[in-house]
Amino acid sequence: MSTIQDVARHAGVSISTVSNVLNGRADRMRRQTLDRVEAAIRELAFTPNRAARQLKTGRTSMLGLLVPSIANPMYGFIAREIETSAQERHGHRVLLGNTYRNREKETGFFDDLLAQGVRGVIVISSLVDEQHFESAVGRGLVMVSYDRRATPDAGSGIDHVSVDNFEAARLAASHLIGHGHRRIAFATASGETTSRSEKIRGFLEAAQRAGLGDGACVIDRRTVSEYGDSEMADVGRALAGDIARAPHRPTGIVAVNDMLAFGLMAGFRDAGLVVPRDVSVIGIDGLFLASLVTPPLTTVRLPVAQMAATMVERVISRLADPQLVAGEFLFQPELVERASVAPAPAGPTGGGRGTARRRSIGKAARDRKAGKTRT
Amino acid sequence: MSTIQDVARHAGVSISTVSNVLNGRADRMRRQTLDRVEAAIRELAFTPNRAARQLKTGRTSMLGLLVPSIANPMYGFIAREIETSAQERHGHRVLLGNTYRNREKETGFFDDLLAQGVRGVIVISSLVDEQHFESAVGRGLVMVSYDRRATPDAGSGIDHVSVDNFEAARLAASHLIGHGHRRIAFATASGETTSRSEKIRGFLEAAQRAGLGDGACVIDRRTVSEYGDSEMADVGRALAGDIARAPHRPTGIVAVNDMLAFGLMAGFRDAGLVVPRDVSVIGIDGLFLASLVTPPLTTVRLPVAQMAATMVERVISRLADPQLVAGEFLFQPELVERASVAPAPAGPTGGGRGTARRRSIGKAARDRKAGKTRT
DNA sequence: TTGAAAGCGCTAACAT
DNA sequence: ATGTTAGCGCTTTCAA
Repeated sequence: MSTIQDVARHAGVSISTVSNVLNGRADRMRRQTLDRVEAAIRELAFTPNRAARQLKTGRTSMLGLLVPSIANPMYGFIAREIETSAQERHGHRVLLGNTYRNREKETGFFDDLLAQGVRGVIVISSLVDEQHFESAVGRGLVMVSYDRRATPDAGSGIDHVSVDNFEAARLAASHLIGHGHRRIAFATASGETTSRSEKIRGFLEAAQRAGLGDGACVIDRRTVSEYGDSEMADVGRALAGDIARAPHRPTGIVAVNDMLAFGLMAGFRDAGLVVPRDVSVIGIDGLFLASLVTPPLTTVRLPVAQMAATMVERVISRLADPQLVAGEFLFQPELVERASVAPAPAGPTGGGRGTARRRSIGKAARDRKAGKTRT
Repeated sequence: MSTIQDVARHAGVSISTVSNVLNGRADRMRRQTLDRVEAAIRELAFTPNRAARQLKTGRTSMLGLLVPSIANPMYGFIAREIETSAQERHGHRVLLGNTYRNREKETGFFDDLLAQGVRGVIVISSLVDEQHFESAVGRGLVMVSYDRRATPDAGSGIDHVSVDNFEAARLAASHLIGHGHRRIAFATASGETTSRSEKIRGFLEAAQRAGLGDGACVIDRRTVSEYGDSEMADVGRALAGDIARAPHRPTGIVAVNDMLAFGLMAGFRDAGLVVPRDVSVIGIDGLFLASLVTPPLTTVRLPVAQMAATMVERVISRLADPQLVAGEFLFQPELVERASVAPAPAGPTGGGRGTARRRSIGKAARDRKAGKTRT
């Protein structure tokens, strides 16, 4: 690896002149000098040593990205968008860390970022406790958090980029209700997180509007302690068993996310129930895998690419201008109809009441307004 | 962020003493001194600046990881294992790069690694041309490549870690044959890669041993030009259409990988064919998703965790000892039986001939020896 | 228009 | 047992 010294010598100029061309100050020299320097750079295949540059300026061209597990398809998808955006639009590389939802790992990752001189980080975490985030910000990290709305007291210095979870679940529940379902459930892993509570609120709101009464319920299961990538799917699978065994079971299920929906579908299959004939399932996320499973999963899709672009853009600009105040960025989801939702089965508990019918029309209109897609 | 200077002052010692404790040379000082320094480090929450350390020593605690796309579940899975192993067992962080199978992106990633001072990289690529790898190695990168056997002429300075692809496909084909299938196909995306050719060889070998003659064939389709994460699945889906339309179609398909198998299953569903009643499908990889789809996918599982651990161990040790010569590391796959393979349908072309039966027993015995698992 | 020089935070050889 | 010091490769005043 050649150094700036080599280039200077090769071009017969001083290192400051080389540094000037490296840093876009070519106007400070004669055309001829510029040419000589550029030729030398090319001939020696010189690339400035970033460690040295960083030591001097305190700036890096790296971003940290913290995910629970990159093996989870949803995080893989988001990570891909983030890395591509960081690289192609901002020339930044991405340092990846799996945290398995473990606080020590998250803290350790922040420490390492700081030690490496990396000051921008995008965090995908569902840990309720934000303490260590605040502390990391206090130590100089510029942080953008995914899918956890700002806490009301705000002013944390953390950007929050998320989807409108309330709307996502409302859309999903409305879709079920629009198909005549009067007994619906929201299936999730237990544990409070902002995104989950909002989805539950949205789900309940739709149910209430449709006058479902206690036809709507929330069911959950704890995840097994150690983080597994199939965590969500496992919960869904177990939940499907619970549902299948229930005496008066719901006919439509909103899953907190696609992975859990996949688990539900597998669990129903285990239990001998056919989706969507016996029970309808709708997910939230919009993974490409959703179109591959049998039956293709109807889901509420998140605008992942835009969210990723926003997250990257936020870290980069706040890194450049520390004055910038952290904000909240909310994105709208979109229904993707496929084949896992069918009209509620006729029968004692099935849909078909006049009110349900009327409401279903209203819902459909609203869905259309929110923007549906077919894939 | 405090510096080594601050610590030295705080402890009332020189910076070399602090540096000594930082670098495990505590034996060079009095116990008392050590204590004072350690206390100062703790009180100031001091973490050595890695950029400075790197500038001085030329060493980094970062590894590069290049994948076609982290959104592909298989790469996500491997990346997770690599990152965890690098971090927990060797204290190294991972710099991630998506390359979308694009040579320029790969080269750009190598350039950046070198500029960052990162000298170890794990490469997952299926680009046939190895030229730019060699060149990167020439410029100082210590490289470990995943799933591309060393080229015969060897001596490239690149470690090769891969699964026994021949055996994987042989295992898969034998499994089908053991279930009485006499008309089988190997489904893949077109394009020559070492791993694909070996899988094809293994598949053909099993077919030949069973005397299938032209009952065995290889079918492929080109992927669409731009890299998509559903690339493989799309190919599988299209291929399933081709197969369904074929006049004398195979009854069992070996997919080049699980993603393609998922696509096949979706495609057969589109075509009104039921897996495994009408056609059996077996994948290669062993993604956790395989147990979720309907029907659960029988597959040949790669020992991903071990392979990842080996890759990381190799980069790290060759980084530490440049004398170490690059090698080849081959891992054995394992059959995971689930429900996507059933006995060949009876009928004019189905199995059931005496020879098929006898052979199927022989195969079963061989499979058992190779080690089967049920999940 | 160009160059000299200080110094970012650290390591390690070399004093003391 | 502890301290002094010369850089690692770069950016950036400041001077010429």
